[in-house]
Amino acid sequence: MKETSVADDVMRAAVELFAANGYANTSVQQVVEAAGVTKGAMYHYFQSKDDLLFGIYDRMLSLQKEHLDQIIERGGPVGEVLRAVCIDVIETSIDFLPEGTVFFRSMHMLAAPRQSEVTRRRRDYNDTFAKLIEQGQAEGLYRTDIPQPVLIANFFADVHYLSHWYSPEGPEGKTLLAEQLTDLFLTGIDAKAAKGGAR
Amino acid sequence: MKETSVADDVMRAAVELFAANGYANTSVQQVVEAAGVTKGAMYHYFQSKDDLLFGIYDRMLSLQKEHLDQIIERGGPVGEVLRAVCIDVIETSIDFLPEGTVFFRSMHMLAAPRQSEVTRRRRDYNDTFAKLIEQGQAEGLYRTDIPQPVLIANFFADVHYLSHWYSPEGPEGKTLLAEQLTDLFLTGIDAKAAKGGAR
DNA sequence: CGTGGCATACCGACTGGACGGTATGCAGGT
DNA sequence: ACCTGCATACCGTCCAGTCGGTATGCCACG
Repeated sequence: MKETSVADDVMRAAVELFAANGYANTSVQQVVEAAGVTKGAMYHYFQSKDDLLFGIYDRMLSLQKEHLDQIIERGGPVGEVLRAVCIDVIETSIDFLPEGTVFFRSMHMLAAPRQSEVTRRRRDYNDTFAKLIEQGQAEGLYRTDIPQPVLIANFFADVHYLSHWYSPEGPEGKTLLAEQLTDLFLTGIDAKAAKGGAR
Repeated sequence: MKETSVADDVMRAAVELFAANGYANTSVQQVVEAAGVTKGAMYHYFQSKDDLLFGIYDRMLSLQKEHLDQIIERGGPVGEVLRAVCIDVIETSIDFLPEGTVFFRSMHMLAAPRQSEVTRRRRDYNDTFAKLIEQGQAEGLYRTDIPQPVLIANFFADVHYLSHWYSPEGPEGKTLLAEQLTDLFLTGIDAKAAKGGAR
């Protein structure tokens, strides 16, 4: 049942190196050396360097989508579902911090068709998320004075940005942080928050 | 008073191409062709490809820092100063959307010493911003139940994320958007928002 | 049991081409 | 005569991907 440790080792090494030095600055040679295998072995399991990159994306996207579907299937009040989704995506993003770094930094290095597949799958996630917000708005939970795409961007911005500042060695625990960021987001979009503040 | 159109044209072309195809995927040859000059001309004004990249960063960082200083110097209640700063940084980020794309995507391609200079200047901005938040907290304006770095990250995440979703051709006007995002942020960090929401 | 046929897994030297950077040259202004 | 501003040809390096080859295991067949 072991996915031939070689392929696995290569992927692990690739994520680390890509995250640390960037995709373009990392040679296939470096990856295989770090993984303790040879170029021949690597090209036996992967078609190209591009393949390696896509593998990283594929794993992350599958995992997150899976989580999302599970949470929604579990059902419950929209407010709680949305909260659970937010917390989950932040937590998994923290678990996959290097992948996230690579993700946002190097997506444009992917060959065009794969790039659009990634985009498609991200849009999928986004749309499902949007439906939750919409439902919440219909129930009067969330404000409607700000366009939905802005509300959504406001959340994914946090997720995206994690890999730019969060350090697992820092003082913030991942669960607590997930709750705090979710709280900030939900407070911001709360219906009764509309149009307050100075000016 | 003209910064020798050549250097200017090159920079403009570079930003566009770097934003569209990435720094690593753009050859110096492509840049000079797009700019309508020759390689020799370019290397007459820039020391390296790296230099080109740093030029982009330098311009952006200088501009934003300048704005920040001006707004703070103007004085006024913390709440209004902070609001003005937020709106400004969002607006300038929209004005320099391609620069932003390049910025976050390719910072790691910079030579190490320059990378740390960029980091230093960003930290500078960050610290000044942090002081505003702190002052606001001292005045009881902003919540203190969430660590300051998280509050700050929550804002810069939005700024950062702009280049990933905002399109100037879209329905959102830049000024309005800046106000909406600022509003979402300020609502989230408002003192009387602490610990609300479902669950 | 052994032998031949075949597939999978892996090795590592090599190549072809791209690309950053440079060397050289030249025109025109002072 | 010399310097600035630029053009063009060229060089050295690096690197993704290839390719001929080997080792190992498996199955069939006599």
